[in-house]
Amino acid sequence: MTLKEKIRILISSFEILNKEEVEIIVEKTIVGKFKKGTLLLKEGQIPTKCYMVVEGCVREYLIKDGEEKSTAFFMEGDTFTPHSQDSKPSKHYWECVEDCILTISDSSFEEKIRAALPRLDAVFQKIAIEKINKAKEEWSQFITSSPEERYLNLLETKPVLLNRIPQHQIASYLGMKPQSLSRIRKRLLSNKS
Amino acid sequence: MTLKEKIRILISSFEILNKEEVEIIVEKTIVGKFKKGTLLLKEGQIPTKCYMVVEGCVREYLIKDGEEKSTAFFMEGDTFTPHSQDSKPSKHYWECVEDCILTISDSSFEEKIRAALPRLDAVFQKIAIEKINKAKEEWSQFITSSPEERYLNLLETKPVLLNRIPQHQIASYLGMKPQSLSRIRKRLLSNKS
DNA sequence: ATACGATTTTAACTTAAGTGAACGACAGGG
DNA sequence: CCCTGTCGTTCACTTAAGTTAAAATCGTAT
Repeated sequence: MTLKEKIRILISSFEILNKEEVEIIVEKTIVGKFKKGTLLLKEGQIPTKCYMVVEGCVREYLIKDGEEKSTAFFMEGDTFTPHSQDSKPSKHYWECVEDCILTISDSSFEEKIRAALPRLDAVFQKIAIEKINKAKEEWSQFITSSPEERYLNLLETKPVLLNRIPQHQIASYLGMKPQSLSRIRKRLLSNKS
Repeated sequence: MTLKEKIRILISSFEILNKEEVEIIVEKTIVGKFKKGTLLLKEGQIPTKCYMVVEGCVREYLIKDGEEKSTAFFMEGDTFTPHSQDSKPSKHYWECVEDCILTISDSSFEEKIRAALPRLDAVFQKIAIEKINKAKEEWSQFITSSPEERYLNLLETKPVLLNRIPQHQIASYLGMKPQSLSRIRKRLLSNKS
């Protein structure tokens, strides 16, 4: 499958644009390729670009108590945008944990698209609402679970993460120490039999 | 201060509408008064209305393992909307934990406003982005903290909650048992001296 | 004022995660 | 090829939260 076909499928999956509208975006889309380990954004920088993952995986993290704490993982089809619309320096890092192909958008790109596709804001709004709902869902899940339950939930909802991401990054994403995750995995394995 | 003045101030605080636009909304706004204990939404119901708190406080919670788990508190100026745009039954309850005055919006109200104020979607978008950013911030905070740190953080960021909401609801909001919250408070008091 | 239920606190005990350290496996660079 | 640093696991020990139960406190309605 060509890159353009992949992007077409991912943008279509937003399920709000018709074929012609999808094509407008696909044709103008700017694509970037990044090596594993690339930092797209560092703490203190002012983020201006929005991305969508076409291939690969991007980890979002911050440094607290001298340790990296992973706060999100973005994979094929996921979009991620600056957190502060008013150009505040970021508290987060964005790191490619695999070789990545990403679409890149900034305000001048947005303007170009908007000229041909006035409905663009409706698209953003739909994505935003979905993100809010997903965040709400994850929050409810997280707050009502023990570390062990959170691991089991991840196993159910995003099993692919566990095969692509190092354990210690998963551990911090689940709000626990790597040793605890290792212990939980061991406990679950022995109880399963 | 009259009700209308309060609403004008709250809507102005979104900082995106000019005076005339604010007035369009204020004039058409529907207000509801609800007694403490009123359930605006029950689990399984399909939510259709959006609210903004003018006075009072609304608690969002869900039932898990037979217990109420608070997932959010909405206070003066906060807006809250259905989580699923596609009319799925709600997993959450909305309960007035105080006597409340709320503005009420539904799709027919939105249409009426939109006719006079085409920029309405931009307002929604700004609110949505702010909600996403706040959620992200809270997520980062929550995931990297122990229960005790979460309590201390709440004390810093939303001290007013602690004076208006019963401890056991705060406890579930912080992802712990009421006994643990009580213990933490005691520990902090004795260590402070 | 009293009685009741709900809320908060306290306590003893259990369980699970944090801590610090050590070990083996592994990968990449010299 | 070995050296080195990272990663995952394991262990012993500490710490804090969960559990269960009971007592104390508070508010409200009768």
